[in-house]
Amino acid sequence: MLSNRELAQLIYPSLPHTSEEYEAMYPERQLPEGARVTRLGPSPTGFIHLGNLYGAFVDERLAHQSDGVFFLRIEDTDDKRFVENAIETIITSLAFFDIRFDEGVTESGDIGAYGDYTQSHRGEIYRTFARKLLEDGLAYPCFLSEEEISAIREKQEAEKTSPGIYAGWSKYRDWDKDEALAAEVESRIRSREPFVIRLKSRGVPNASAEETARHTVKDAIRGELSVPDNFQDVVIIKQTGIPTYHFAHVVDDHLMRTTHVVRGEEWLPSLPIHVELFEDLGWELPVYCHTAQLMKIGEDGNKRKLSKRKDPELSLDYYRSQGYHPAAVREYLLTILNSNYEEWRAANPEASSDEFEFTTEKMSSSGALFDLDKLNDVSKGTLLRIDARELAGWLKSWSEEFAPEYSYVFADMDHLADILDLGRHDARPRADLIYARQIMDYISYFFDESFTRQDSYPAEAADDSEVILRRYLESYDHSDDNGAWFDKIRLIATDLGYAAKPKDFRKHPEEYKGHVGHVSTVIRIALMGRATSPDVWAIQQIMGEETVRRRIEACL
RNA sequence: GGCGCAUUGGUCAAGAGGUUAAGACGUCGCCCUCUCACGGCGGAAUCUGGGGUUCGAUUCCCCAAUGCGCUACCA
Repeated sequence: MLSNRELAQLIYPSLPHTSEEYEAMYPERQLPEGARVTRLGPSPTGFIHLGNLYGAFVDERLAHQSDGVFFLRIEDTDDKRFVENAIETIITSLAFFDIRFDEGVTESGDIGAYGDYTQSHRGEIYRTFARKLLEDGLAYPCFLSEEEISAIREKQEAEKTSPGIYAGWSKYRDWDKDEALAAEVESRIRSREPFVIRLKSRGVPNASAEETARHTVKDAIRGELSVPDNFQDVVIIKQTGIPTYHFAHVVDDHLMRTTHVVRGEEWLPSLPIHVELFEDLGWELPVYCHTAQLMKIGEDGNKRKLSKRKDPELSLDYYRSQGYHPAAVREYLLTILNSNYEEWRAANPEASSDEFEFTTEKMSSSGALFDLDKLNDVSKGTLLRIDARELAGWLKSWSEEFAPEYSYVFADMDHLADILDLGRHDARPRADLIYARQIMDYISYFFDESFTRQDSYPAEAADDSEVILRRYLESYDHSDDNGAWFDKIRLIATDLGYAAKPKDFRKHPEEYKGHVGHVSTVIRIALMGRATSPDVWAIQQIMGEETVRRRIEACL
């Protein structure tokens, strides 16, 4: 009968390195005390959503806040899922939101000494460690067919016991206890029949709660986790020779010297497997950070739902095409990531978000519902902090990529910057810019190309509109200052029987036709086509006298 | 079905065995001598339920309910 060592040799006769050699090739990193090494491991499905960004922020902050390393590893162990150009999409989408990697896969090859950073290129490494497990008798080849496995499952369901392949149900697990089986295994390997490598779990199947051994695992978000012993003989190397996630995670994060593994809470149930694998290989466990999932309200009723791949507003591209500024999305994510961020921001309105000390302890362990109102509010404040000229440039590049129909807006960039800056430097700055598409609509009246009359005159002053506009035009002096300008409006109002102050009108409505607000609204509509806008005088200064006169005349 | 995680207003949430249970968004009202925005003031609105432990529990324990997840040779 074959020994474990001979079996391992038979399965993997020619691997270029030993596990010890790999250990030496990827030594512990020389980093300052407390530096954290994190990684993002997307699978190249070509779809990134807010949830991915959310996790990526945690990785990025943890690493860069501690002078550590943040790297990108492509987890493409599922050949069925590969989507063309997905890697490029991942990199550019994340870069757009200012997620920068220090190491790993880039568009022009790998960077860093701990590669290769693409799992599908690491086959030999995984097999080497699988071989080590085989040698140690901690793994075994399994020839169970799909049909056999489903037959086992059915039987387990009938017996109401845990489904899966594990001691008592796994024929090949104890191949070395049976002469005939050992011979079968040997000959099937020699004849190159397909098989998988399974972990030979040391856990006790279906032990009672009291009998189940438990491990304490550190989770930086959830505190100490009590993890039960694993007993499932999970597949670690698939028929194709490619590892499953479980095995790749353990091998890679050890060899790449990851200190903090940030991943979604959906991984919590498989933590026992990873704990056993780390133990089997004699490696130290990383610190886990299991993040809560971002959720949204489902259209069916108002129940909570997972951030499904199909929800367009959860896709990163949605925010880019709507024209949300990356800094705003970042700011929003930070507010839901760390409960004390808003407080910090209030105290440090001008500081860069990088100065905020992000901590995993302040992260919530229950899933947050995505809140568009909140994003919009955060965005208003964020845009206020961005210089108008810079904002104009950013809008231009947004338009070029997503909305070329607005090209006329960018004909005069100085003019655009003036428009965007309207009221932003007052003692109480206006905050009405939210995202590019909204801004395009918001400033549309400045451009003849997009100027439309959407509101009608207020009932109180509709009959007098022509008189009002005629008198306005006659008395208009473009060089008036704000005070002189408004005095003229007041004069028109009182001459025509309107109250100079809205309060007076409210107190004695029977004495007036309306108040000065109604009069100014007539002018506002003639000039802007809408009843609400920032200060008319300030707008006129930006519009220029010619446009002002032309628009008023058009209403006479 | 089994297992895991979660559960403070509509949303994000702070919080401690004894609090008037913060704050933000949203919403409603008022004010800010033109609208809107900004800002200010104020209002409505929360500890999932049931058992324990305790002088006292929203806070600790148990059970239940609900939500989400895992239960693949997907990640």
